[in-house]
Amino acid sequence: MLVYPHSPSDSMAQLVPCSSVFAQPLMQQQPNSSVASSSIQQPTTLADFNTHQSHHQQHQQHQQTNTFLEVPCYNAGGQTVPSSPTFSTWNYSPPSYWSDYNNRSPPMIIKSEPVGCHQVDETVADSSLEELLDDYTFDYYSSDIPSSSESVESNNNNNNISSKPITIKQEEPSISQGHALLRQCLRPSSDDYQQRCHLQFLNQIGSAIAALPPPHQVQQQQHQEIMMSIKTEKPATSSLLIGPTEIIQTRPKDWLLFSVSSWNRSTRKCVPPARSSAFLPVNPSQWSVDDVRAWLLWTSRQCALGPFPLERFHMEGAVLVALTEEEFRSRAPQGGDTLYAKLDIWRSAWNQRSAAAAAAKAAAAPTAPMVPTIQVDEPCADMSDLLACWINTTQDLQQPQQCSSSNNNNNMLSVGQHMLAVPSPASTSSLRGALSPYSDHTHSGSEDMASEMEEIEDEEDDEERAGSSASCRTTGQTATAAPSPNGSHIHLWQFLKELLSQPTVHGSAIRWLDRQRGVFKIEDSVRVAKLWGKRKNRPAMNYDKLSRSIRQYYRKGIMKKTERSQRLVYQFCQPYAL
DNA sequence: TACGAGGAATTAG
DNA sequence: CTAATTCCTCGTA
Repeated sequence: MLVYPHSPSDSMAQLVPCSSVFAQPLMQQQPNSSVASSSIQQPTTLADFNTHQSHHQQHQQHQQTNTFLEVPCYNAGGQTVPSSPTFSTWNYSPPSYWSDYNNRSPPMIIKSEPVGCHQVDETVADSSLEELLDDYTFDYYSSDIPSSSESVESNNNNNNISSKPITIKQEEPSISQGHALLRQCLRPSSDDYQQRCHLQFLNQIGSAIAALPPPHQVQQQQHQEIMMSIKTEKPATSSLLIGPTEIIQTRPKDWLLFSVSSWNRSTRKCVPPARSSAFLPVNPSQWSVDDVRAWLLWTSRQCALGPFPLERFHMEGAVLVALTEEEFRSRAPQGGDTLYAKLDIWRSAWNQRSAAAAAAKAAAAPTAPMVPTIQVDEPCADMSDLLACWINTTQDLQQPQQCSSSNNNNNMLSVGQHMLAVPSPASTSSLRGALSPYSDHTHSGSEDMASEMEEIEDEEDDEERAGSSASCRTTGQTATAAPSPNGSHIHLWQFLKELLSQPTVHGSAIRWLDRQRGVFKIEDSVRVAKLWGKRKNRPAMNYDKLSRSIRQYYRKGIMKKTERSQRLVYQFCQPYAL
């Protein structure tokens, strides 16, 4: 299960010793081992040990006190919110950058469901932070539908997950374990690098997914049955630290579990999505009415669109994608244009993916082994961006990559033919600055001594070098093709974030004022405009034009005016501020 | 004078 | 078609 970064339940990840998580090759995990399922992963460092102890205590308490819901349900009259086995009684500390949501008013009223569901009848509209903490999750589901009779042991025995999909069993909550691992990787942090790392990890997941064999056609009902089985699992113990790759390995890439969960302050539990909101096809044209509703819920919450007439979008995906922007606006005066833009990203991403898949199919060498490696990508601003990143990743993975095994340490999880590198605390220091194709400029601060012109030229050269060598700097272990919007195919907002991600290089030209809220200031408008002009090969670019482009983003929901108008100060809308 | 805001037309991909 | 560019006017500090 992929957890959207910054979810309230991410803190759970802090209970998982990360180095332990990645220490074991995935194939050696034993998801159905009773020993493994009831024990805590052994710590490998002192810090891990402390975390381990904490985790162990909470784990025991967790087992004693948790009750879990069996079947997700949906009430047409409102959001039905059954409890989740993975979002239990863990406390969390909301990261500071959630403060932006304090004034948001998600419009949905969550009503209670009598049987098997937590009573969550609070209106989140007037809520404080905790009430507004929505947990965005989405899963990739398998084309290999595991039958209930299949045993995980067979996978352990033959070390071939690809041929034997893992069975999710009642007593072996591997999904939750993967969830825990993801939580670890997505753990909120004040460190900007960590955030990039989290987002990058999502791309890595996408890479692994993209590398999977084409999924079989699977009926949605079958997926829902699996979903039910997953939801009936016992709580995660976090002791079975099975990499997400395993989950991915059993999930197809054409389906996403797209869920909108909510945080209940009184119960301090996250509640998972309505059942019908799960299993969104990647292709929005294939969305059912429920899929559309799920997507709308998620997007409207993510973008804090305010009151939202859900009933006016009671339609299938094929109809939704045919709506014009004007129709979106008329249906949803507040945020209709944003919804349209978001949907368009999905649509475009799907189109790209389809084209890439077709091209790959045509050019595929039958004997070429697929050895995908880890992508380093820009931070994905939101789920749509993630999808786009995933699409890019898919395209990049169409060409077999060489994966260096000489440095294949514990951060590499090997699954079948696929390699997935996962950043761990032990390796992150060496990765700092190398995670974003934008962020890593190999030069030092020596340019501060140089003239401005030379600096700009150096930057330009470095940008070119960064673009060409980003793939080699992925993790220091693998060589990949980074799906960077290099050259002139970069959006202005991406370019600005690129500059912002390099404070040592461009800090004198543009810098964050409030990183969490996405507020930044252009300190040197001439220089920023020059850089932008060089990137886009527009020698006549100036700040007037650049700022005009920025102002276009107001309407598109990418940027917004700051609360107090300040000169040269702009603010990314929240999804883009990540 | 520099910048913010936004309309309108044009261009590039 | 969309994002960005270009040019413009008007207002503000």
